[in-house]
Amino acid sequence: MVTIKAIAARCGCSPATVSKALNGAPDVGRDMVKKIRSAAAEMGYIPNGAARALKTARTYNLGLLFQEFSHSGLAHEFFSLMLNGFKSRAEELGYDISFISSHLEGRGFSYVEHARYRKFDGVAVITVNYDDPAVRELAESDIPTVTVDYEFPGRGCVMSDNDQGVADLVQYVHSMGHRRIAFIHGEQTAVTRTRLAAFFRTCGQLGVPVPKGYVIEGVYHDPDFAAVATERLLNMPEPPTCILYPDDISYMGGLEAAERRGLSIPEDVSAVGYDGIAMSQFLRPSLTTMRQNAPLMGARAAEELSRAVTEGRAYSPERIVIPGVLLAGETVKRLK
Amino acid sequence: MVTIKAIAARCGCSPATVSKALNGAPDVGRDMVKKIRSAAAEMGYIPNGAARALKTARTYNLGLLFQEFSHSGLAHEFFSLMLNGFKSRAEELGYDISFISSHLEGRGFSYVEHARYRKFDGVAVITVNYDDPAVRELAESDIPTVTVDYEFPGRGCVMSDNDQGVADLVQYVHSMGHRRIAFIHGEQTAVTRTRLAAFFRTCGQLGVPVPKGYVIEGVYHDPDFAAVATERLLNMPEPPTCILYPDDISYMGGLEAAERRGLSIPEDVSAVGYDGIAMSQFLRPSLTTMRQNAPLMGARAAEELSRAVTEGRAYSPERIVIPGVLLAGETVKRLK
DNA sequence: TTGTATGCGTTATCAT
DNA sequence: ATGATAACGCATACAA
Repeated sequence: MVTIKAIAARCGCSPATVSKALNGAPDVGRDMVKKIRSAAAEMGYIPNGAARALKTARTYNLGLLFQEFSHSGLAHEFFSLMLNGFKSRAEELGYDISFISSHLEGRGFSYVEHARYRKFDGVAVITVNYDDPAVRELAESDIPTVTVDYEFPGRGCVMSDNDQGVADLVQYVHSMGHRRIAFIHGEQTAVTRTRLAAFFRTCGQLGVPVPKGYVIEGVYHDPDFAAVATERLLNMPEPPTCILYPDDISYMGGLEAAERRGLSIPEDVSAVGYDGIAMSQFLRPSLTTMRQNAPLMGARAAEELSRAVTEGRAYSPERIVIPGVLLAGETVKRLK
Repeated sequence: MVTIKAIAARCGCSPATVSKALNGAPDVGRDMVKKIRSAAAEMGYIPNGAARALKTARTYNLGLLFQEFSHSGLAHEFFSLMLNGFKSRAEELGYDISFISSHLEGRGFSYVEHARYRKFDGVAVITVNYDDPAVRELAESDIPTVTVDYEFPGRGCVMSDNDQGVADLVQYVHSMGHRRIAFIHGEQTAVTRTRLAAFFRTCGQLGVPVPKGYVIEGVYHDPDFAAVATERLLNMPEPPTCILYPDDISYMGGLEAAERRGLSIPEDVSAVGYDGIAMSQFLRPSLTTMRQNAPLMGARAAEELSRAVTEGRAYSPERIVIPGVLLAGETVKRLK
């Protein structure tokens, strides 16, 4: 392996000078720099990240806690796209990204311990499971942290505008003439609570009553559960005319349930998804849904984290809200 | 930050002894070990990965070159699932995983350079673009490497059984009575070549002629292109009765094209996808396709790479083939 | 402008 | 069983 010392020997100077020359220090002679640079290139010198990290306490490496919690092996497009956005932007900004896990070299490690072991410059958390104590511990440590779709006091975060998203959907459905709107929502998370509040608030504002049984707690990304919930709704004496699903995948379960009982969407019952996955627009009828801007969310998270890292003590956290866009498909029927 | 030295001071012994005790060396006294261990725990000691890497030349960190090349911002479920599988298994095996990119700390870096800089124990390549010289350079370096869906001489790899996959599909379509089978395939890659060969071979074995114009080179994951290609096929004087698409997403474009001209699948024309993404089974008609076992592919890649790393010079590369499974949906009509 | 010296935190070798 | 010492590769404060 070619080291700084080897270059020094070759150039007849000291390692210190080589280091400076390679790092663009101002106090090295013009031609010495040239000589060193070309020697380094010729010899195929690659700096040693570990050595540098040890010395400088900077790694240019960001930790990413990424948990999909995908039921039944489904990949979650929303998370994949966020990952992509985060990765691309972080790389542009000069950072590497490594996954944070809870085991390393055999021993068990908490997330923070892992992050410390690797000396990540900062950490991004992209998950749903912010109640996990290990996650909280990480976010509340002294390591620069950015979260997605959850807010920790004093930390930067990127939020999908779930409030506006649900409000928009409800308003749209209302504008299409619906007055009996049901809401199947995901398990209790911060996102879910936001969406629920928006649902009740908007219904209230529009004077739309929410009968008992119209709001059902389900599970994200679980078509089977959605099917069951849909059954339950359609069995009611006064069934809804429109059902909001927790996500586009869940909608598929609802669709199946409706078809099983000979009902068609949107003729007999209307439906709305959430996420706006690519497939939603290829479906027939195409799905009315809220497209979350996942790639942008990931990218902004990278930027915010970079800011947290470089600004250090002077960093003041921002709460970045990314709006979604309503995709008006064909699954909501216009009622007379 | 609490170091090994601090523990030594607290325990009244030397750093060397602490290191040994913590690493389970046999030559440390029973109670000394206990004393050190508990002190370390109490003080919240976390080893410094950089220091350790510097000393031992082992990082327990795997590099992952992961390129989706997703057109139009589509997430590619196949790749996402592979990533998941790789990540989970690698973590179980005690490794961290970091993405390999081409820029770090501002400067440009080739993939190998990046890998050397980070001193990855090994490297996995999950991409389509094996013609990229930078990718080749990485795979041909002295760093333990495993590739997916591409084989480098002397290196381990995990292959989806594209040959059998296409053969199975053609045979199935044939068994359903089809004799005019068209094949829209993706851009020229190793995978594509394998699939093409399997297509021609199987058609030959079955005595199914492949008229000029029935095989069209397209683009993976591009519904628009698939639509155009479908048009072209359906405009032929003797159009095919069944069309094989390069993937499930492309099928959606074909479906649209067919519908636009008033044809329905499978009544007027049959169709087959590839990948077996989750959505394919929710579609109506449900898609006949070849499910690739992406999670397993990723997991096996991690295992093979781990083997390459730990066995060192004694490692003999394996070529692991993962079969797919035919999902017989409703898009292939039985011909009289 | 260049070089010397020191230390980052750890492990490994060799004495004791 | 324990410790002193050196070294991994690099960057920096300071001396020359």
